Amino acid sequence: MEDSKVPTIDPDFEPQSRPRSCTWPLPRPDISAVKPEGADGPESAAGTPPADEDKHEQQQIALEPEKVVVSEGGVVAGVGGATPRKGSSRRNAWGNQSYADLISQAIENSPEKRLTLAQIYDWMVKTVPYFKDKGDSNSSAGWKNSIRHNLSLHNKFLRVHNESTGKSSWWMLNPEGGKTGKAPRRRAASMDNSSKLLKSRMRAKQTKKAAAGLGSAAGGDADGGADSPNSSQQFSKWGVNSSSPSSRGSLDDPDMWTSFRPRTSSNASTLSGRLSPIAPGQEDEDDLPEEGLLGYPTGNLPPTLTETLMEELDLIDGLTLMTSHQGGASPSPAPPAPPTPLPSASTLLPRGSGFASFRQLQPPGLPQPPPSQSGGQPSGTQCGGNNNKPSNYGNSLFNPLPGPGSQGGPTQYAAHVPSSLEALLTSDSPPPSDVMMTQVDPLMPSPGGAGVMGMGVAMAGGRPKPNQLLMGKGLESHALAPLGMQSQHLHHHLPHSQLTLGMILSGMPQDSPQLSALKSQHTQLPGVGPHHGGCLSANTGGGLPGLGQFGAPSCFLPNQDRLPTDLDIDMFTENLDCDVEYIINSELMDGEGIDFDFDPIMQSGQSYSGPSSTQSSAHNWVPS
DNA sequence: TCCCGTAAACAGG
DNA sequence: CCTGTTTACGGGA
Repeated sequence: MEDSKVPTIDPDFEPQSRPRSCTWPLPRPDISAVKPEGADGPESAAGTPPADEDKHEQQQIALEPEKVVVSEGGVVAGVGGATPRKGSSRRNAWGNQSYADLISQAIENSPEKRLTLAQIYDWMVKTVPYFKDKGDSNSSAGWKNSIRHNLSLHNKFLRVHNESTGKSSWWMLNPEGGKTGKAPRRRAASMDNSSKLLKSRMRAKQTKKAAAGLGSAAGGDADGGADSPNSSQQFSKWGVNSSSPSSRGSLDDPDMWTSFRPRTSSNASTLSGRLSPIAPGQEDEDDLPEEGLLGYPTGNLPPTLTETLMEELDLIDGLTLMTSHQGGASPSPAPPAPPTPLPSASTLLPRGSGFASFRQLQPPGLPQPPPSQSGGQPSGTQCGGNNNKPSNYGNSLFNPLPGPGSQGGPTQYAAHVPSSLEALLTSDSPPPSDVMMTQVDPLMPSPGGAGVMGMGVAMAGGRPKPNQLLMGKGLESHALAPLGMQSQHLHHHLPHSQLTLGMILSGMPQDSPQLSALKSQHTQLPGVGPHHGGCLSANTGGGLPGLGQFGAPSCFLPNQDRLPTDLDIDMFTENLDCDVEYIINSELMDGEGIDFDFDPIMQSGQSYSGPSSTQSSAHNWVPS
């Protein structure tokens, strides 16, 4: 990592002397006055540095042509475009670049395209003259805080859980999401008005956590919503590991949240879950009519829900975008690899903005950072991710479904799965094991909570192709298959459906009345309750053969199949179907058998080695 | 207003 | 103590 690349920053700028902690800006003396003139003088800023910087950025950016551009925002990668700085004096002590830009560069320059916080610091110190001095402990305070702040704040940065020992998370650039400048609307950084609500929400949760930790409403939803909140939670969990299955906990898993969720889309995960069909074309902007898309009646939703939806929407947007991209754009992206394309990196890639949430997954395998896990795929391969970067991600997922199409509409739905997949992919799994997302979810806590969702996918060693990747190449048939089958047949067999649905539902938007109904039933289902538990365990426990993606593994698998039902599920079903199909297809495509092990994280612990059987259990999923 | 940088409170590890 | 997240504030454009 050493700075292989050039710092884009200007070398010119020297470290200005500043008060220790102050990073750059002087305490208060006028910044402007000081800065500009700084030793460097405007010139430097204007002249050199900028130029260089731009180049770099651009180059990088170039890598991802479409993507970047694509984003609606326009701002291109945050970097290049972002730095609008005109040319005159530098804005900051170190130059015109913003922290976000610097961070982006740092990440881009890294071989893997991901860095830990500490590495970012290092990069700064090494690369940016201004920070050279400060690298050390003392001085570092302020600017490091700012770095962290920026990482957390911007959508453009994705945090990927780093399995290596104690290391901190990897930070990557969000291919699509990035654009800081103007992100679509996300509340990312600034929160202003609208965001207030969200915040409120957030806070509420937090507060709760803090306070009691009750899960009660978890989402705050409690309120009326019946379920609204759940969804989000679910995913969150899945993201990482397992989290507690326990019912109450649904909310609780703060960890999960943190981990996987991209700041912006807090709930995004939810989307993925259900994501429905977003029509490819559609992207609404901010507000999508979800209803239309999903088909759910939004109207019913309480305000809270609404918000949730919004968030979800955001995610969706992301998805949508991705999808679009696929379609349209990115044929094949970049062929070559990026400068330092590490395979793994790509693997890791976070995916689209929306997916950010997923990204967390993390690969089990990565030992350390730069890993070159590569193993398998050529750069290109990864690329799927790589190359395209973002787009691909999406693509892979989405496109794929070639034939199967069984149902017409699936495509759209595809999104669902994909998301999951992505997540998986993202994680980049390492070799042997596979990643998976398991989600367990507590959904429905109170009730009987039966709903659980777990998605697990296992990636076989390397993923062959991007597309496959998505699926994780080796999805387990077990899980998937069953599901898939079911799903496909759902119509026919609704039975499981319910469960399935439940599970899914959890991911899905809950509010629809229909859902409610389902839930109800689902709740009632005898089996369910237990299952739920069981399932969870399973998931977490790992190993289970059964569990599959949806967490419901065993449960539904074999058993029940009969439920009468005429639930309204159809609607859902469709969605489900899609997903399932998707999955199935994918699986099928992949063909591989597999076991899944889930473990999202297994890591060191037990090996995931072969047997899913035990191994998983080893984990402790259940935290508590 | 929006974006950015900075400080800081907090929560987990 | 480090990492992350989130608020809040102030300044510049």
